[in-house]
Amino acid sequence: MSTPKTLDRTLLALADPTRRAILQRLSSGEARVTDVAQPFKMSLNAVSKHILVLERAKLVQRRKVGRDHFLSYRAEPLDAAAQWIEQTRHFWGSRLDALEKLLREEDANRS
Amino acid sequence: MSTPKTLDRTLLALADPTRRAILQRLSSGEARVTDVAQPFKMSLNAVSKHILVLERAKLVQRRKVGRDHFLSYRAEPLDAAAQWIEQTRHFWGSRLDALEKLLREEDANRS
DNA sequence: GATATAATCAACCAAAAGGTTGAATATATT
DNA sequence: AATATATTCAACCTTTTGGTTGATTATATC
Repeated sequence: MSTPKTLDRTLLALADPTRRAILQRLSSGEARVTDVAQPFKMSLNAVSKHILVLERAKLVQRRKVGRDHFLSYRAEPLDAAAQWIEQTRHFWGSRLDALEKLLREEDANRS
Repeated sequence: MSTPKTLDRTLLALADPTRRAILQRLSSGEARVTDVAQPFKMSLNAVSKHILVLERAKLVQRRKVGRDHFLSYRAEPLDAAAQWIEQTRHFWGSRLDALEKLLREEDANRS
């Protein structure tokens, strides 16, 4: 499971196309900060900040080798987020069929 | 599927405990703005803003009846987000086993 | 018609997000 | 030792976020 704050960090980190692209890049293996930044139009510093956000969310891990920082993708937070979403979908979506839900709403409106 | 911007809005909307609590409340049926706001310590206006964020993400739908605005939970964006995450997990996580991934990384480091 | 209720709008504020540039730090290379 | 490279740190800027309070709009109720 994931605490609310952890979930916040994970979802927030994923709610940005640049950061998702970075993760995608890392999903096929380790890369240095400069390499990760290369495809983007923004500055290296901007990418460095995005990486920090991903690190805070534990979606990215850093391994320093000399002046190079090797970044790698960690799947656990995504797993946790998926678990939360699936669980949520189950409880909010499928548990009630359409009729049941309708009845509940009518009941609520009556009060 | 969901466009990047749609996904951004969905994930951003979900990345806040207040908004998740609002959705949870609505998952058991329609409710008016005031009713939704009641359990929170913050002002009605603050909650109203959160609802707007959820509406922009299409996670909440509004039905006006007189002066009352009835809010309801819509599952589609969550479904789309879940789909994205599952697909992503599949391609980034499980496709390669540990050995394959290691080999790829060694190859990358060699360059 | 007067008043109460449901909700937004508007202005403001502080903090965070996302970007910039320039300086600093640490490590390699010559 | 001098220089180049990899990266962060620091300061700054603009926009967004998350909250406030006070006014406004629309609808019910007495």
